[in-house]
Amino acid sequence: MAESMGNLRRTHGCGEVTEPGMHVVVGGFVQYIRNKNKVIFIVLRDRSGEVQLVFNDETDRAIFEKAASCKNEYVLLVKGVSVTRQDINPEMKTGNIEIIAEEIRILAKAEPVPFVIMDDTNAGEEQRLKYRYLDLRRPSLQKNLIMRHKIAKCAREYFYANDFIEIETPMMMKSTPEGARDYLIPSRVHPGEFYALPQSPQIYKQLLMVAGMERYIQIARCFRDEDLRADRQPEFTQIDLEMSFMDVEDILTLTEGFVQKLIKDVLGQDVTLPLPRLSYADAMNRYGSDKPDTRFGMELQDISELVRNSDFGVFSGAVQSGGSVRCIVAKNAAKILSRKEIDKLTEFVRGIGAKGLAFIRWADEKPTCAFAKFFTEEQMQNILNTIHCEQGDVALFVADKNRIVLPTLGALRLEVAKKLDMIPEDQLNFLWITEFPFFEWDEDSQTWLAMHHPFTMPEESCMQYLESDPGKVTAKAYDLVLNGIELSSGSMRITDYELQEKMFRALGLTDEEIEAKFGFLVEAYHYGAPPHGGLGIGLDRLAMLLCKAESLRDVVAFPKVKDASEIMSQCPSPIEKENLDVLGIMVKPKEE
RNA sequence: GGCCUGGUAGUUCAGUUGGUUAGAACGCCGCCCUGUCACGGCGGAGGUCGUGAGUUCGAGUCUCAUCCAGGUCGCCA
Repeated sequence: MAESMGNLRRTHGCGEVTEPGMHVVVGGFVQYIRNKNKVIFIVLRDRSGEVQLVFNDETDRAIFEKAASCKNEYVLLVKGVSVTRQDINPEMKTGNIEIIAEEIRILAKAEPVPFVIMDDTNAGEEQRLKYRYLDLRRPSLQKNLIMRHKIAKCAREYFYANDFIEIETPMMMKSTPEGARDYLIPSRVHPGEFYALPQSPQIYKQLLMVAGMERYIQIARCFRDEDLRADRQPEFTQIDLEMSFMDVEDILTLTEGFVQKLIKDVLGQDVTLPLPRLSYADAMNRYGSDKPDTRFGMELQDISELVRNSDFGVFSGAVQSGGSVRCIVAKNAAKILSRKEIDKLTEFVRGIGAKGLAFIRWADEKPTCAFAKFFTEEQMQNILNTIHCEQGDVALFVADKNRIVLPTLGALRLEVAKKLDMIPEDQLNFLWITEFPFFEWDEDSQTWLAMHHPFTMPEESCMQYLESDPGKVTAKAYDLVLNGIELSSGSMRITDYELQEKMFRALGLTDEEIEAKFGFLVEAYHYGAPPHGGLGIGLDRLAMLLCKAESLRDVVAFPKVKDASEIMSQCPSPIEKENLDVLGIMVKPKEE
């Protein structure tokens, strides 16, 4: 039988007992037991850290025997006094002292745990997720969740101080079929009808601006029924913001203030403001990505004009049909990027849609290059000079339409940088991406789609192209990128209902569709709305980056796995037929 | 949905060309040990090799199917 706490209460965290002569009551889990027969050491662990308890022949016999009966992960409450150790343990924060126990209570026994509770546990991901409550006992995960808490706390402090008020928006809302797939909730009262879980509180927060709430914040849970990635969970948390009487500059400045405070508060580091900015077009041309990692160089270079009329059909063909030939140059990489490694990279770019990879590998005196035979020596020299390729370097070329060339080289740039270990881990490179195109041409449906969302305000200067040349229209939208990961995305919203209807029509929506999907929103703007905009900052991704975690799973308390199920509780799970009948839902049997 | 990687003791893994009784470490159980610190020493228990079929005299090992996990592409306004 476990004991009760009685009148004993914790006075200190284990990690807080750092000096001799402290009379304390500590509580926690048994981390290790080292029983030397006549002397027993127990290391006790709680959220604050670890401390060593010692029991020997001066200890009361009953207490000593109780200590001897403990096993790993038992929950103890121990009263005692701290003393200086005979041998200090420099590895341990409280390694200079130990606690001589005067009283011990076994509050809970524990069966052997399936894996050792320690930071460098070698337990596999699946085991750790199945016993997530044990995994979360590990100090590193506790630290991560605390970091997450600090970020949320800092966000509230900063935005509250700037007159934002926190408002909850519904979790059950109207399904808006644009964008990602919705998670749906069946309605019992209206069989065959469904609510959706919010992909984001976008529409509600805009309506809060129409309502005159002026400045809104919510630490909002969002849901998207799409496949998972290491940096993507089906439910995730956003620091969601919307503000009135502000334009792009005001919003960026306010957000930068938060970034600065956050990094100071949680990491103690200084961030220089203003944060760097890059237009979408420059980001694509220089880095082949709208979320470039600027912690290293190796920027894309364009040699289209040098090869436009060459005899090498792959290059000239791409340029003459409106595409381009671009490359990255990996400095001093010829040794690491062997022929075999380059073949792997070729496979890599094929996997993401490029036809192939041309290269110059300059390991020895003369560069090796398969396409050199199509060029004169002078032309080759010109190419090498233009891209600053020297002995020891490897240049990698992709030729195709720009929508293939840019993202391919963007991905290749990251892949090569990882291989060459050229990304400085400790750097935090924030970057605003601005001037996004409003529309994106969709090859499949042969229509223009909104790149952001259809409530995004176009840049005033390009209104004239709305109907004549939609590709030229840029949006008042901005993304915040940190180390190559999109942290935040936001925009100014359309507050003029006539313009909003125009945008919907440019996106190919009929009046009926507009009315059915967004009628209530458009109507709201008939009653006047201050200019407003906002953004959502990905709390999970932010926590992941600030914790230097590899995966979102390391900063989410109870994460989902690849197929969006949760290993521990085994959800989703089947529902009784009677319950489905009430909802008017028939489940199609699995095909054999 | 496609591709890649993996699945062997409670856990993490090794397992040769297909060949006798499938190994190690940690954990677990028992004994010993008065200063350990991821304590140490001695002994022990613990396995349907993910599942199913096939090839073979013989399969952890080869083939096929299937399930599970991870990564990635598609997808993610």
